[in-house]
Amino acid sequence: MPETKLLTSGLEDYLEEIYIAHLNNTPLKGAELARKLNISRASVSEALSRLVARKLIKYNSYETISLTSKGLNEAQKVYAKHHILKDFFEEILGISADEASENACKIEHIISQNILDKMTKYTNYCKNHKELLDNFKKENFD
Amino acid sequence: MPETKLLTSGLEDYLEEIYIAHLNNTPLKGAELARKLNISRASVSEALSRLVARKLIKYNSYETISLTSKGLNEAQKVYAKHHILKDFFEEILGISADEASENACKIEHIISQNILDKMTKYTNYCKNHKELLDNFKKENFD
DNA sequence: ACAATGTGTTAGGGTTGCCTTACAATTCTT
DNA sequence: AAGAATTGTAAGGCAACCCTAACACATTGT
Repeated sequence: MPETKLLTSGLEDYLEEIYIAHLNNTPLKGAELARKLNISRASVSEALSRLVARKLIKYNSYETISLTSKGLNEAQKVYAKHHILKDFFEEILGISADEASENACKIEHIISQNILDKMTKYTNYCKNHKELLDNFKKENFD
Repeated sequence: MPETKLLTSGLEDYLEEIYIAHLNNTPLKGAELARKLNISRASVSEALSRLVARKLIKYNSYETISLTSKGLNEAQKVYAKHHILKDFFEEILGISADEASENACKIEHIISQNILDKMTKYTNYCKNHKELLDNFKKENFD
């Protein structure tokens, strides 16, 4: 259990986006990443250096960004968190996919693992007992 | 709906602490605030200037910090968010008070109002249907 | 009243992270 | 191959936070 945080929120966002490209088998370069995250190429360039320094990605100018195994590991953790949160927001609270994702993206960096674990169990429990949720929804058609 | 954020996360933390002192009728000075937040007196001094500049607090050296009506308003909003999150974590997910509070403290600054609203309704719904929660808890005594 | 203690500010630093502008290197297109 | 387009990097800035050290000012206690 690393008490010292390896990654800042910002770097986790970059890493996550790189991971998504990896999942999609889509080659990703800095400029494209900048577009995706709505950040200047210069800032992305800096961030990639930081990620390389921390040995989370491999990257040489003009080439495709790739994850090291350490980076893949970290990215998967972040991505899993994202998923748990998004799922909860959507399925339990009935939030739209976009809003759920947006919020998950910010919260994933700071919420404790313990809460995420409980949340996972909870969401699963509710999915297996649909009737409970249906009742809630019935009472809350805004 | 102010699209431009009035307060950064950091300033919201200061404001919240000031608000709690206000609720408790406890006079609060900079040094005490520094102790509470575990931050140097110098940093607190800076932060207070920023809060004064934004007209959220009234403050003169060596006097007690007080909220303007604008500040009170903002503080109440932050505090309400904190409460909703903490309550949800504790009551629904069964998280300890400390951990619930710690997490709420970070998430309150970034989560959308819409999600908080739904979360409030949801928590209330569950409180009125205890049996559902009891079942969940029975299946999840870690 | 005056020393000890507590409080606040300034000055000088540091980090992260973002920006723009300008230039360099590469790749694409014709 | 050569110019156009894309991509990357440097340099210089800025804001939010945080720190320590040193000093000024206030309050308290004996």
